Order: sequence, then C-alpha cells, then structure tokens
Amino acid sequence: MKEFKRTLVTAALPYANGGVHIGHLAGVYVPADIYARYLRLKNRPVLFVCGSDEHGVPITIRARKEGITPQQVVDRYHNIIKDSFRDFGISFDIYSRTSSATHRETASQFFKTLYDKGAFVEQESEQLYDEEAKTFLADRYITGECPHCHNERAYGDQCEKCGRDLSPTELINPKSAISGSTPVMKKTKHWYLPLNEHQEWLKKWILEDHKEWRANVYGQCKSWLDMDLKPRAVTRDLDWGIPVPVEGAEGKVLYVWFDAPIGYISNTRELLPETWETWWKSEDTRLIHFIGKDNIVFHCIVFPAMLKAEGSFILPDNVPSNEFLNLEDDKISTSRNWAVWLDEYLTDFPGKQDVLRYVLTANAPETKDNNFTWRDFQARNNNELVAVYGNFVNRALVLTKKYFDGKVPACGELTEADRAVIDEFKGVKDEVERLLEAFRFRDAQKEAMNLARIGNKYLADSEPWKVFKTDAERVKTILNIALQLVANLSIAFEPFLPFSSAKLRTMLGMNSVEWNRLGALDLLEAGHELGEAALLFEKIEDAVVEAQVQKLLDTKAANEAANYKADPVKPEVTFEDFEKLDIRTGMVLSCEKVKKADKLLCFSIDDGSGTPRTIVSGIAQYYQPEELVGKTVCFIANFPPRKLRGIDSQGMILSAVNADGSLCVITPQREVKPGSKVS
RNA sequence: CGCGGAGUGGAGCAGUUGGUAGCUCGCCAGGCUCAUAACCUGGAGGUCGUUCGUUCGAGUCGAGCCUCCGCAACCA
Repeated sequence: MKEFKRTLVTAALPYANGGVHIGHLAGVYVPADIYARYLRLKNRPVLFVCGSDEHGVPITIRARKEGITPQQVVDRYHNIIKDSFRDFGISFDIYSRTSSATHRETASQFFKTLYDKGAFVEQESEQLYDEEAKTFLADRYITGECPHCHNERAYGDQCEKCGRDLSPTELINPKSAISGSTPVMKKTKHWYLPLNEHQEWLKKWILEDHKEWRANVYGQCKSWLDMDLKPRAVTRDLDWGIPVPVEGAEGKVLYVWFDAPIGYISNTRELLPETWETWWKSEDTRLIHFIGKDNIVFHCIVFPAMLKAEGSFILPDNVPSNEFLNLEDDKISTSRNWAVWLDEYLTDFPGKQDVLRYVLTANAPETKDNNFTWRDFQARNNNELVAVYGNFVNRALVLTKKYFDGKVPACGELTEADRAVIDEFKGVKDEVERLLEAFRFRDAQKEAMNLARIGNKYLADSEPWKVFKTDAERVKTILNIALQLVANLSIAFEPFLPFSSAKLRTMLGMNSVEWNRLGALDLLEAGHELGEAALLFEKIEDAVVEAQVQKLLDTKAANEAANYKADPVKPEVTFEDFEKLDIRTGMVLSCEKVKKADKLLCFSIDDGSGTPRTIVSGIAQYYQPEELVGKTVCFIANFPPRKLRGIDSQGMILSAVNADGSLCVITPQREVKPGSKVS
C-alpha cells in the first residue's frame, strides 16, 4: 500500500437551510470525528475540515418565504450548526462557510483556472424562465409530463416513474414549481463541465484502482460509469452565490454543487493560508471524504473530474459513505419534522454527548439503512454503557478505595488466570486499529467495549472481595490488573467517547493519553493516588425516553397543523357549468385490488341502471377492498371511460383529500337508492 | 411497470476472499454479592425468504421466483 505522510479528512458540508440531526451525525460526522481523533492519537498529521454550504436555490426560496435575506437564513443556521457541532465534540480543525471571503476567492479562482484551460464547454440554450417570480428555473423546480412514459409529474431533471434523465425543455406542459405559472423560454449562456471527456480515466481510477471502496460506493459509481456521462452545467442564472468570474456573465453564479466541494479547499486555505497546498497538492497526502449515500456521485465522479481538470490537485483515496438512518421506523424528514435535532438533544440531555455518540456508532448504517429508536437508545445506555463499562470502572475503583485507600496497589506474581486475561486484552489495540483503518467503526467500538467485558469477567472469576479475607497480597495484583484495564479503557474509547474518557482520566488521576500505550500494563504506577470517583454513566429512566417519543409525535402534529391551510378557492363557475356534471350515488357490489398497481382499486357498482358499472379508483393505500363492499359512494357518472391499467373505468369516485394527502371516500349520511342524483 | 436497497433464532444487527451460524437485548435456570437490582456461567430457540444450479463443501457464487421498504422537495 502507498505510504502517506498526512491525512486530510473532510466531512460533507451541511446545507445551511436547517439544523443537524442524528441522521447526519450517524452518516457522516461521528465516523469522521472518530477517524480524525484516532489519527491524532496515533500522532499522524491530520486535518479535519468542514463548513456550511450556503448557496443554492433552496436557501433563496426559504428566504423569500420568510421575508428575509438569504444571508440572514445562512447566518442563522450556520451558527446553530457550528455551535452544536462544537458542543457535541466534533473536533473539526476548522468549521467555516462558503459565504466567506476566502471561499469566494478560491472558488472564483478555481473556475477561472478551468475556464482559462478550456476545461469547460460553453453553450447557449433556451431555458425556462418564470416571469411571475422573475427567475430562471432550476431543473428540479419544473414539473410536467414525461416525454417517454407520459407520467404527468416528471421533474425537469428526471422522471421518477421511468427513471430517465431529462432536460427541462423536453417536458410537455411544463409548470413552475415556485409560482405555478407556465414558464417561458429565454436565451441564456452557460458553462458545462464535459464529464464525458473524463469518463475513461474515471473508469480506470475507480473501477480498477479502487476496488477496496465500500460496496455501496463502488456499486453506485459503477452504475454511473456504465452509462454515458453527460456534460453538466456549472453555472446558473441566480443572484445568490459566487459570481461567475468571466466577462459577459453578469447575473450568473457558480452552480452550488460546483462551489460547495471547493469549500473543503477554501476552508483548509482559511486555516492554513501559507501551507494549505501541502494538504491538497502533495502526492503523499491522503484525502478522505466522509459523506452520506446521496453524495456519492458528486464526491466520486464530479468533484474528482473538477480536480483533475484543474490539474494540480490530488484525488480522494477513499470515500467512506454510510447508508441512511431511520427514526422510530420512519424515514427522517426535515419537512415533516421527523428528526432528533442535535441542538435539541444537547439541551435535553446535557453532558450526555457520549451516549448519543455511542448509540449512533453501535447502530451505524454502515452496510444498510438502520433504525434509531429511543428504546434502543435507552437500552444501549443502560445495558452497555452503564452496566458493562460504567459498572466495571466503578467496581474497580470502589474496591481499590475500600481495600487500599484509593492508591494503586502493586502487581505481584501473576497467576495462570491473570496471564490469560492479559493476553486477551493485549490484542485489542491491533484489532481496533485494523477495524478503524478499514472504516469499520461499529466493530471497532464493539472491540473497545470488549475490554470492559473482559474486566467484569475477570473480577467475577478472581473474586477479590472474597480473597481479601484470606490473602490481601493476592488482591493487590488483582486490583492492579483491573485498574490497568480501566486505564486502558480510557485510551481505547478516546476516539469514540472523548468526554467520558476525559472524565475517566480525571477519576484515575491520569494526565495524558497515549494511544501507543494501549495494551500496556503499567499505565498506572503502584502507589499512584486515584482521583475522586464518580459514576461514569447514569441510567436513563423510562419516563425520559417516553417523553422524547411524545415530543416527536407532538412536534410532528404541530408541524402538520401549522402547515395545513385550505387551498384557495378556484375561479367562479356558473350553475350551468355545475349542472353539466352528473354526480350519482351507487352501492359497491364488489371491490378488489388492481394487479400490478399500488394505488388502484377496481369497483363494481350498482348505479340503479341494472348493469353494474366498473370504476377504478386510486384509493388502495387508504382502504382495504372488503371494507367498502356494501357501502354507498358518490361518483361522477358522465366522464368518458378511461383506461387505467387496462381496465375501462366508467367514472370517478369522490373522496375528500386530507392535508397529508390521505383520502376519505364520501358517503351519504342516510340510506339512498343506487343511482340517486347528487346536487 | 422501472430503478435502488433488503429478507439470518422473540427483537435489533454481524457474518469481510465459500470451510463447524455469531453478537447485543429478551426469556429460562444457576452462581456471586465488590458494583448504578448492576456482574458471571449455562440453556432453550434458526431448514440463514424460496426453487434450481456451480462446488468435495454455499448464509456467502450464478439464475428464476416470492415478500417487504424507499423512490416531490429538504436531505446523510
């Protein structure tokens, strides 16, 4: 393997449009922090860089919605995020932001260099423009009909139904997602990064030279590289961002995904104005990007292409990416407020940073999506941190206090059992290192916890409380070994649980931590006086976690209530218009699911005519077929038949639409004859 | 229909290049009493979704099938 002199660790830049939640922590920041702390402990040169990503359309939309400036939006969230990271012990060497002067200059210069080298393709195109909102529309903010599969809710960049990549101009009947108005075409010029020209070396670099990357990362890259890469625009028509530093580009900014990763570079530069280039341009620097799975393509394909095009930068050596974390069996969602926010956790659980760090690592979504529940949080705290780790520490300290007045007793002659235990924990250092180097944080932490399990077993087997009555000398050796184990725990857990390790060292009266001494038996000298003992971890009671679950449900409900607003009334119509509709009641004779369709139920309805009427309705997610049989429903009787999944649907069943999109079939309050008119 | 992910004892998860199926919790029994009713030992409990195939040997490789989850934005 290649020998590196230093490691540059980056963690995905959080988007300054909201806070940081446990999903971000488990996916990126906790593992990145563990890794950075570990390298520092090994005395290997390391730099841990991050910052807020503060440009892009969503921030401008939020600002518009709240009636404040984009700068105010990013100021607010940048500060919340920065403070909560600091309080949580994420040990960035710098946490800056992409609205900084250094970044503006760095990103600008980067673009300029590529521009001067001819690394871009310049292209004039017709783009959709929202005249009402007076803005060009980002691809994602245009909806319309897919030209391939005729899904009516395709997006400007992709159709979710048939999975095809689209360009917004291909859409039939495009609509602005911002104002709802029909966008018009307007000429504009943009610069593109021709990814297609980079395809060959990217293929070799990833698919041949980096087979060691995690399966999820490698797999996703492969599926991209197997397709033909397309040029990607790197500029946008927008007034929030870094101005394109080229003449004739007034009113244009760098596209946010182009400017954001450069933030890693500018933040390094801000921290080390003189020497930053060593970290980015030396072949003996190892660059590691910690990201979540949604960022794989940018960090493995797009950003490397940018770096390569620039010419003087190194490429990432690894891109460890995690999957997603769910919360209480449901997807974490900012908009639905289904999340545990870091700043709120820090307020609700003061001094318990390590508990969350532990749980998120123990249950980290390293190979697949995982689930966070408050019950599991409680169980891991009570059964592992308290019962195994904290309890072992407490036992060793209490026994020492009791028998030897809090002074480390000397180690005498070792027995067979002592040697067995020592052998067992000596291997921990190598094992933890091996796992950390392979980015397997979950297993690494488990291995550290193993030390405490060994300790508990050792005490149970050697029974110092019993032996003391007959052989106090022997107890000295037992407790010496137990205390050395405790001291080892403080080192082994240092990358994972830094707050607890510091606390433990205070209790032990250790004033330094040296990773390379992990496994040693003389961390505490005989006669050394231990500090004040205290509980390392506390139990978490049922009521506390129940309150958190309730809080989740409450904020979710409050959020839904706050977001609910009846739609505005449509333009007036005349009574004659209404009379054209023939609305009837009908009795459901039978109802069954339509095969190969998630949403459709097929009804056979008695409409009073003598022949049953077939109607297909998209309510399968809200009703079981059998519960509607025998019920009377309302339907529109004079729509032309329409084929849905091959079935001719003769009408439309009326439902009320809830705020959350769920449907409720309308039924008459009293009994009416099938075929009765509704008016 | 399409794309992506997943199906391992009651629950939650490991299982790296194929070689006796593990961990934490829960449950049952026992031990211990130094310890935050914590700790230690033992036990019950799995045809590793299913079928076929490759192999001396498959949870692990290949093919088909079944089931579940996700697939607007925000976003890891």
